[in-house]
Amino acid sequence: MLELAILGLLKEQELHGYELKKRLTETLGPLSSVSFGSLYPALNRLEAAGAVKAVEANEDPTTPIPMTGSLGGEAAAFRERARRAERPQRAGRSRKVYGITDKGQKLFDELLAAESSSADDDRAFNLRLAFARHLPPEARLGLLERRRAHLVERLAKARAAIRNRRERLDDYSRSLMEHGNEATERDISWLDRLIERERTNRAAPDTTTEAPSA
Amino acid sequence: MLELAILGLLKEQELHGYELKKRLTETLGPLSSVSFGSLYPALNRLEAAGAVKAVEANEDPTTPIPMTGSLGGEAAAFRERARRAERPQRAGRSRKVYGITDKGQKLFDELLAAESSSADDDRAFNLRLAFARHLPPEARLGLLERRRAHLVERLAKARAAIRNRRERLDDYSRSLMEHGNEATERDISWLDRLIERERTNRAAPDTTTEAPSA
DNA sequence: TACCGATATATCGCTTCGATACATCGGTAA
DNA sequence: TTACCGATGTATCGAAGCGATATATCGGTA
Repeated sequence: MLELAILGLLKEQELHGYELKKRLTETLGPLSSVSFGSLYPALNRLEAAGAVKAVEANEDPTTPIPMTGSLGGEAAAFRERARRAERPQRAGRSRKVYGITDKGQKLFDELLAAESSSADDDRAFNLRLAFARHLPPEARLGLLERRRAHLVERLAKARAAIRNRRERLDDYSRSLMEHGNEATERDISWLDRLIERERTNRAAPDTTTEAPSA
Repeated sequence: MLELAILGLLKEQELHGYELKKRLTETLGPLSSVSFGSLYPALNRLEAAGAVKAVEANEDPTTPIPMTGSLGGEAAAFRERARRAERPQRAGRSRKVYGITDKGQKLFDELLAAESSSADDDRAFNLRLAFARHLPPEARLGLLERRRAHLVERLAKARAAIRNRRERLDDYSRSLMEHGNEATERDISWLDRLIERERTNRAAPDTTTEAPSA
């Protein structure tokens, strides 16, 4: 779950933990937000698995400086001093910038393509949709359709639960349920639009979706 | 979190674990669903704390049989055999029915009234709203208003994050964000209606809230 | 000079989750 | 009749996530 998110962001550019967390909450929304207590252990797991590796620290993530030479040597210390003297405008502790490896790329594809619990788990679905552009069109369509089927079933169950309930429920619970069901209905309509768009694009591919992002 | 939900349901009637899980997913929605791996340890914690206690097993939770005599004696075994002979229609392993104690009632009130993380955590808010009828009117209004303020801030941050982003984002991520923001807007409108209703009821209490909806 | 707040990495304890094991009954079909 | 399946039910395990907290470094400011 978290691994997929990290790898997906590192695929686009090298990042350090703190920035990674910011992007996660921005990209995936405030729901499915991640704490440092999850993020740093996850980064360590990924590093131990060889999926990511630490590159040299640099303060401008948009123009990453590729790592030359070994880590932690006197040369690195020198560059660090030079960097601080050159651009002293950044405050705080030194960063640990991570980049994705070939192994990580493979792992990302596997995690993204895994069908298990991508329709029933809300966060897992949102995450996969956010990286859906890395998925082949058929898999994309399958993801959307499985999600739609799951939401339809969820809605049916929720309505059945209300009908089968003999005791009356109070105003607050009822309002909560009705609001939830309306949200699910809107989710389904939204998925319908996405599925429709997907089918149209599949009929006439390579016009918008796959435009090179530089 | 989970403790509050368990106590809230046990306040209404005595229940066993399996049924408790069903009610949780029904009442709180499929989100904030609970696994057995959380539920049973939570029940054990509550029992150890003296907030709930196991009562004698019975198969009809709507007309609970009060516990007489000690647990696990030969008399209990006899009654168990008699029960099975009398109403053998229920399948499955023997149940462990829990009831709330006075200490549990107090704990429930404390947990429900706790303001910390009831506005920023979605599940915590939903849970508290589901039991809002046990809250004094001012606390109820405060809960709704704090939640509204939080959602407004969340929406503002999400929009700011989109504006401040220099690289354009792909169709799927954009659709995900827009859909999420629309959902937040609707949540705010929904809260506005709840707040409005709350103020009306406070001006003229006890006319609609407590009327049987039958 | 001393403190505050932002940036940044890291860990601890606790809670939660998903998977699994185990147990008991009714129903069904070989 | 017996053998299996599925629903009901309690329980635990390992992994992962969370909130709180510790630690460190810098710029700004009182």
